[in-house]
This record gives sequence, structure tokens and C-alpha cells, in this order.
Amino acid sequence: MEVMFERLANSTLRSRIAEQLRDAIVDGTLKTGERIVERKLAAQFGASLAVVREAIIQLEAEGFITKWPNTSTHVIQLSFAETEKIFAVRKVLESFAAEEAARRASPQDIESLQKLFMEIVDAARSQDSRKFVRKDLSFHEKIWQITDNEYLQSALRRVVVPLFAFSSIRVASHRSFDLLQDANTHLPLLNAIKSRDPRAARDALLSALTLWRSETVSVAEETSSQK
Amino acid sequence: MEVMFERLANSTLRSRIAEQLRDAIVDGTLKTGERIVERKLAAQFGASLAVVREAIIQLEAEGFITKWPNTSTHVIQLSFAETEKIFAVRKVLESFAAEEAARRASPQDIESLQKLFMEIVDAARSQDSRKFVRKDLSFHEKIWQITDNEYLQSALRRVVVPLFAFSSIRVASHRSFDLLQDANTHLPLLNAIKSRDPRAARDALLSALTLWRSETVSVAEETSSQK
DNA sequence: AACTTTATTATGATCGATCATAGTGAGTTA
DNA sequence: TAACTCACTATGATCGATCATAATAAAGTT
Repeated sequence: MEVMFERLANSTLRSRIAEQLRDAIVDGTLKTGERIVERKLAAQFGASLAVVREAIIQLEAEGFITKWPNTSTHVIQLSFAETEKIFAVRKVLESFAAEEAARRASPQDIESLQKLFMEIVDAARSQDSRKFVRKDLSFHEKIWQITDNEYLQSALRRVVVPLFAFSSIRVASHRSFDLLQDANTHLPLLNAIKSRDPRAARDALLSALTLWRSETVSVAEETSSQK
Repeated sequence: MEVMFERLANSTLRSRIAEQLRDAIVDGTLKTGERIVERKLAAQFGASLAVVREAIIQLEAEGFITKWPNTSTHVIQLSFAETEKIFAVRKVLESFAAEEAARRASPQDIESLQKLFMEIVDAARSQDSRKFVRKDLSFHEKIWQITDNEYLQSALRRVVVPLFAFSSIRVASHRSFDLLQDANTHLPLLNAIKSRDPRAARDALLSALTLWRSETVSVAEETSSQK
């Protein structure tokens, strides 16, 4: 008899450390611009400096961390201008992803998108901002995944995910009313994908992006002033 | 008196090792799919295992190297399907970059693009395939750089540069006739940017891409058969 | 002979220690 | 007081050694 087992957790120590750090940055546990001290992290993880450094180097290449050689290491800090540039790229990439997703989504895909959407709404209702940001990101990542194009996914991850580090700041400072409203900005996109309409998906994504952009940019302006 | 000095070369050992490896992969010195043994590299570079590993991890995140945890490390090997996916993303990203470059190119930018184009032609004439590939890539990178959008640049690097590892295979196996012809496929794009016509730049890029795609894909088909 | 089990080895993963740099602050000189 | 020099310290960069895994070869079992 063939029993099904869950895939084992990320094998190497490095990848697990990288994952934890990435999550912490995305959900705001590690704040934008915050200094990272390799030795401290190593002590916290109970791991050697070497693995932690390897994880950090990986995250640097993924765009979450900035290293100043021989000086210091920080969580990325996006300026206003940088945020604008990211959104310019995001527009191009994610609208393509939305189109593709609308073309290729299977019933299961749509089901799990639907589920993720409801989890976003739940998180909004319960004012759990960390969960909100994580589910929000999961929703987007699911769309990227539906495209079945790993390169599109990885480019989007590289470019878009760091933005969520800002989201978590914004989101944490708002009231539940705003969260719910924000959650609902995902609905038109979800519906367009449901009805497998690439054009509509593209349009829905683009108009939602305009909204998200202005929200994010305003946070970037505030935080960048603290140098 | 104030003397001008050149910026010193890449500071850290790791970054220099990463750079050398990247170049070697791009110009075909390290072949597609080839196994990489960390210890051997460390010995060759006269450096410790740790730094070499750090460089490798960085290059993995950049898409040049694949690590099989606890098993082995290889230069990327793109399958036919993967190449197709990359070109789908490249189309979206690089056409945007071409547009932007046409909008923003300064006279100096255009001059150095022109220069790079001539260097491509030179390399083609002298049948120096390594140089050809490197200059070809430099030409594209220059365009990306003109966009003044680091995120667009890094996404393009991540997605497109690994393709050049294939180019070097293709290019090395052809006769000079083809190299020259290939060099000239860049001309319409150059001209469109020169005349600052975003629309034309986009079109030129897209039609050249169709060509490059079919060339690259054919190599991917050959090499992927070797497992 | 075919198949399983057990050394052996190659090599990736991790560690603890050391080196090197850049920022800090005490001391020194003008 | 200001500016410069020089330890000192924090911490990133690098190293050499060891651990752990997976592929391979050898030995054993049926």
C-alpha cells in the first residue's frame, strides 16, 4: 500500500534560515532599513556565522537585504524613487502574469485563489496585519504560479515581494476598515481570472495596481525621510 | 591638486570570484550543464571553500547555477521548454526596456551604444566568439542601463543573461558569415533608439527577438537531449 | 548470477577561530 | 576649542577543519 507523505521541510539549514528571514522581512518583523548583525542572528538561530552569511547573501541577491561591504548589513530600504521604479516594472510583469493566469487557471487553481482571497478578508476582519500581508502575498504568488512560468515567477518575486515589506508598515498602522477595503481590491482580478478573461484580468490588475501604488508610495515617502 | 583615480576593482574576494564565474558561464568557458566542484574551484582560485560557496550561492540566486542540495552543483542547463518560457518573459521586459531607452537615451548613451555595436561587428569579423557574446551582452545591458531603472535591469539580468550561455554554444559552432548576420540584427534597434522613437524601438526589439528565439531554441533542443 | 548489505570515497554543509576594516572615543597637540 | 592621531571595539570577511550525505565499490548472501 502506498501512503502519501508530506514533503519534508526545506532541507538545508541555510535554506531554512533564509526562509525565516524572508518571512520576517515580508511581514514586518524585521523592519525596513533595520540593521542586521550576522553574529547576533547566528546566536539567535543557534547556527554558525557561515550559514547565516550564506542565507544573507542569498537574500541580498533576492533583493531583500543590502550589504555594505566591510561595513554593515540592512533590510532593504526603498526610497520614493525606487518604489516608483518597481511599480513601473511590476505593471509590465504582473499584467502579463494576470493575463496568463486567466488563460491557464484550472478549476483547482481558481478554488485555491478563491480560498486565499477569503483568508485575506478574514485576516482583515480580525485585524491581523501580519497575516493580512502574508495572505495578500500568497494570493499574488498563486497567480504567478498559475502562469506555469518559473522565470516570470522569479522575476516577480525579485521585484514585487520587497514591496510587501512596506505593505506591512502601512497595514500595521491602519484600522480594520482600511484593511477590508484593501482586501476587496483583489476581487475584480479574482473574478476576471474565474471567468478566464485575460483582457479583463489585465485591466483589473492594472487598475488595482494604481491604487496599491499610491498607498505604497505614500509610505515610502514617510519612511525614507528617516534616512 | 586633485588627481582623479579609477575606482578600485570589486572589493570583496567573494564578489570577484562571483564575477569571474559569471563571466566564464556567459562566455562559454564553463559549459552549460557542466558540474562544478566547490573544492576544485577553491583550489584554483587559491581561496577558501567558504568564499567560493558564497559566490556560488549568489550565482544560484542570480540564475546561473543550480545546486542539488547535498549532492552536486552545476552550471544551468536550460531545456527547450524553459527557453521558451524565458523568451516569453524577455519579450515583455525587454520591449519595455527598449521603449524606455528610446525615451531617455542621452547623446553619450547613444554614442556608447554605437560603439558597442561596432565592437560586436568587429568580434564577428574576427570570429572571436567569446568576445562576440560578451559584446552582444554588453550592448543589451547598456540598453537596460539607459532605462535608469535598476529593478528592470536586475530582472532582465536574472532572466536574459543565462540565455547567453547558450548563445556562446551556438556562436562557437557557426561560421563568421552567421556571426556578421547576427551582429546586424541589432541595427534596427540601435537606429530606433538613436531617433528616439519608443514605438520603433519596441518593434525592432520584438522582431529581432523572434529571430534570436528561434536560434537559441534550436540549440536548447540539441543540448537538452544529452540529459 | 542477481540482489542486498556493508565499507569507501567524493563532496557538499556546517562549524569555530582568525583576519581585516571601519567606526568610536580617549588622548594629544596646536 | 578644534583638529588630528591613535588605540580599541564591533563586526563583516575569510579561513581550515570537521560533519553528513550520496554515489560508488566491495563484499557477502541467496
